Amino acid sequence: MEAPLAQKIKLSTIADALGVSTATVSLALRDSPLVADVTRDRIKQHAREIGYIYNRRAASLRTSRSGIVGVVVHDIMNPFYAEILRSIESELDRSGQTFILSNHYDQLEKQRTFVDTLLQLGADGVIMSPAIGTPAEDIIMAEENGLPAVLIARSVDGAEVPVFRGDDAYGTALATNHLISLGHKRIAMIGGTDQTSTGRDRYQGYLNAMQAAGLEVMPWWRIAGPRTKQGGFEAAGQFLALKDKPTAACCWNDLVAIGLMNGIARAGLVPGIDASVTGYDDLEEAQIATPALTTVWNGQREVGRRAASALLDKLNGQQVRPSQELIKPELHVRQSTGRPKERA
Amino acid sequence: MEAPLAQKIKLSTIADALGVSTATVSLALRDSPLVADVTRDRIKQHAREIGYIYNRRAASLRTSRSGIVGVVVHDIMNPFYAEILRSIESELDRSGQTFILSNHYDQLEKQRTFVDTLLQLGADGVIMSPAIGTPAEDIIMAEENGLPAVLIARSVDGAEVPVFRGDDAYGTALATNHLISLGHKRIAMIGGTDQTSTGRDRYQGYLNAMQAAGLEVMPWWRIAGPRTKQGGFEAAGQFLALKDKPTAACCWNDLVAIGLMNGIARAGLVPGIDASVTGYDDLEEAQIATPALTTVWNGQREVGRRAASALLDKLNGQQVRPSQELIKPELHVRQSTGRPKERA
DNA sequence: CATAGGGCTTTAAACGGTTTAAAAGACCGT
DNA sequence: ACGGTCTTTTAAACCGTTTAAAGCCCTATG
Repeated sequence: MEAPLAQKIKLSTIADALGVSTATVSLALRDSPLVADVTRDRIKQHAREIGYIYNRRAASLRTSRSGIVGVVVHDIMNPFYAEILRSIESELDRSGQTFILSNHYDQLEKQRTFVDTLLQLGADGVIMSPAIGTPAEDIIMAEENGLPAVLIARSVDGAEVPVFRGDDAYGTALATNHLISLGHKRIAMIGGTDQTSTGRDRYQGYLNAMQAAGLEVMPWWRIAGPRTKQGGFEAAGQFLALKDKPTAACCWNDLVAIGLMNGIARAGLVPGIDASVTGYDDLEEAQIATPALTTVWNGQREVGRRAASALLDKLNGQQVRPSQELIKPELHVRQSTGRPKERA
Repeated sequence: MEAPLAQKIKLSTIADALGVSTATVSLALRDSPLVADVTRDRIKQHAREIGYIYNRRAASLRTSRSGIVGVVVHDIMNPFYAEILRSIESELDRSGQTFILSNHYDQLEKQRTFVDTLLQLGADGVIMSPAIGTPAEDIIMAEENGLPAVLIARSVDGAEVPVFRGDDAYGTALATNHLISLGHKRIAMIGGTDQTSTGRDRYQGYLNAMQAAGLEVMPWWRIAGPRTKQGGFEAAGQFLALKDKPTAACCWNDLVAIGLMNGIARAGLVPGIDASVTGYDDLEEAQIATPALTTVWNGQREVGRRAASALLDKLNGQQVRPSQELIKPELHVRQSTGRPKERA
């Protein structure tokens, strides 16, 4: 039962049926003013009737514009990126670009493979949150091969491309200052890694705030590593057993904060009362966590929107200067933070 | 400072440099046994040295194989789909297919636009969790135009394609029976919609279990609609105010269940003690929720893996019969369920 | 009456690969 | 010198569009 497989319909199918040339059909379908109104209408109608499907590969072979944009992030399952992706999607959608997504899970190799695929497909550009350890050459190479890039969330030293991200140092300082103003003096910093610019910036913001308030910081107050809910949950035991018993935790992100709160609750303590917790990102979930999470809004949608629109500008040949756009975060105070309470 | 833009490197660049024909180069790069070993090595080495980039659009124009697979789901931000996507990704990766992702947010129009894009790109196949209201013709049309499809999570009546999903009726029956065996007699069903096969199946499973146990079911015990954490959170008030005060809630999925538990906690009650709650999906998060969530494991990874591999089989011309593969769910009992406790 | 110009259409050459029949070489034996 | 058999290589067609450039038909103009 082989499918009868009607002959593939192409421009020439229409051209032959209507007794015109393929050039006319091509022009007509793209609403060129070169073709007469009546001809255009006839062609478009016929095309619709017989179910013509535009062949983008053929077209892009000729025009070297594929209408494809690649997006690589650490992990699309992470709600932080998911929100960015959503705004990138809506921005690209409106200009008719298709986007291809990939996780690199911070593996340079995966990222390279993906960029290579984009090059092969003739993608028009790429938006990336670079994997840990991405060398500037990787990005330069992409650009040289006609794949303009825009970075989000993390920057790469030496790569002359636009970067959109939040002002992380300022953001953690906001959270830390909030805790300090409530009376906390011993504050732990949980999660994140020094291997990314974001990680370094956030830690620095915390240190700055502590120092500015004249508070001492013990190195063991930093529990580096966790970046997920699971990670935060597991860090709870360690946090509660910390020497000097910090009364508050400034967390790497909302996921870690929520996980930590779950872990604290599991230990029989009440987050927000027995220990204060701050997050970072202000995911939707922060509002419905119990207690609602005090956190730093990071402007994800803004990051995504601006990154996408900068890339589109680049595609349209506009000169986009390689600026570092820092989006100003805001503190959103909720119930997970309160006055310090000493534990036994 | 226009880029000097080195001449694009193509097959003929290599051919000219080495004094052979493009045919030889093409064959050599693809390891054809037709070309002599020494020739092949020379060609491959030279290609690597000058940084040749394979042009997939050109190739696929001739071969009509693009190496692209489309995936459409309701929402990639939903962790349920995210887990499926991850396993699809790893399965496709290993066979060198690139995948393009899209959300349809249950809007038929978005889904159609995406399928159309896939057709234009000459995608090799599509894996979809069809939007509510998808008519069989949409899928038949895609297949007729050379875009083989495989469905996940939801089925479409009349579409002769493989479907991979969990046995939803059986799964909710498991959860409901568990609650019944704990002594609950008034059980609410929260979230989901009758507009999808999944929604109908899960509700049916709940009804079956109640009936089999000889328990009466009040229509107002069903709070249809919610499908997210936010939705579950908002449904808490309604649930707690329900006539007859059900002592347990069988939720549409883990997100709704966790949201509901947060809402219950916010109302000053303790989930798992004052009211029992079951979820569905067994997301990672179910384990760290407070209290840990009793839920039904739905085999997401299995669904993704099998769907991807069925599609690959189809691409390779194997006859894949349009079976409905039901994956058997399992009940995972944790702390969110317990003996019933009457509320004031 | 030639000619110019405007409006619309066609011709033909790309774009960068793959495919396959046929040509060219290499090697052997007579 | 010649044929026969293998192994390599090549020429040319093809995939479905786009786009300069050229062509055609009419009407307006000097």
